[in-house]
Amino acid sequence: MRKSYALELAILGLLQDSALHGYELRKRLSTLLGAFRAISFGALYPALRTLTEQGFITETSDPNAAGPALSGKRARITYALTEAGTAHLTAMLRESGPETWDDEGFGVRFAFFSATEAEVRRLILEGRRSRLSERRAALRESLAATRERLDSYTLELQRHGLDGVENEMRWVDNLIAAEDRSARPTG
Amino acid sequence: MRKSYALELAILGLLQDSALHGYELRKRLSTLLGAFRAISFGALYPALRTLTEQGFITETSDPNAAGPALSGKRARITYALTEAGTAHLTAMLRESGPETWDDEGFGVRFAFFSATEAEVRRLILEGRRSRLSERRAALRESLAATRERLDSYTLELQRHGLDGVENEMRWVDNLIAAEDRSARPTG
DNA sequence: ACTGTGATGTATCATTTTGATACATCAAGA
DNA sequence: TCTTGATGTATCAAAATGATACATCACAGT
Repeated sequence: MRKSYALELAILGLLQDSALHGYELRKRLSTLLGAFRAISFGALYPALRTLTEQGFITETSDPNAAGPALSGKRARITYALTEAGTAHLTAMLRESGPETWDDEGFGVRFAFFSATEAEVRRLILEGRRSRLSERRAALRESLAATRERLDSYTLELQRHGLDGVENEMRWVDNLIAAEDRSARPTG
Repeated sequence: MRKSYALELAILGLLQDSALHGYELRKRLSTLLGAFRAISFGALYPALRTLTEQGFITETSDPNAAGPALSGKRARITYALTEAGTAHLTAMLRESGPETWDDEGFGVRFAFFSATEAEVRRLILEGRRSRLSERRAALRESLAATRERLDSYTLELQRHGLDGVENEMRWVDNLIAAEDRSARPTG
């Protein structure tokens, strides 16, 4: 399946803290990473259905759920992690493949770093760094190759893109250094 | 139609410089902005077909095109701007609505700033700035609200997101200042 | 008291995009 | 020779978007 790794992980990770209904889940999903780019319901609800079918979460129609928003008329559907779901989440948090450091998945993966072992954290951060390094190299080459062929605005756009990647790399480097310090504080 | 504004503009803009075939178009599309996230052929070819149907570009099957890559066996399809396409592109470059400063469209729009009037450039940059400002406000509020509820990694992720937006705003501010200087150099 | 706007809440659907794949040619290196 | 990788066009199932529909509630303005 090509179904979004990030979305699945994010749902399971958020539900680990507390059971939630779709609307609230979407709000938290949006802020989980950078607070923009809300996921659509057309992606969320099918994902929830799939996870339910897989037995990782349960749907509970809850007519008088917590919160004063609904006083009992309309049912909210609350989603909660099952034991199988917890196990699956734990398994996901032990992985460190490309899907954990690519653009799509890294942010969500990082958000759940507290529940990730230090060794795996390290692998993911190194993978992320390497991915960014590739990108930086491609951008530099592209900039060097087109420096005199392109107009100044296009050039400025590429230069800005390179800046962004370099900034991101510094951030990751600092995170790696911080992991090192906390791993061996006597160092 | 909800068809991608950015893709349409990027194709027309790239074809204004020179006629290109699909593969080359995709490569330039990828580097046009930040050099990553290549568009898929499944989006490119339908877009080219639509533009052809609208009369904005022409398809020319070119059995022995320039370049040593193909020596005559397999036909490459070269796409070129028509007069109607040039007119349409010119019209697009005069617009300054939300689609020109949203994430999706801003990068491509900026890449063609040389072919955009100073007044329109100004409007787009201001729009972009305002969009980023909204985002910054949302992120700050989110950070303030969750500062003590969230774990440190999630918090760090949000802080980093805010950094990125602030960095982007500084960049836009500098661009606006540069536009001001070039508009009235005696100031 | 009325009225509109916007948040909350679940849900579907046409259209678009992705990511994979298929096919074919050519260059370069093992 | 054989395999890998770039060039090149093209399609397709699966997935995501953006719009929309429906319904309740709070709140502000008039």
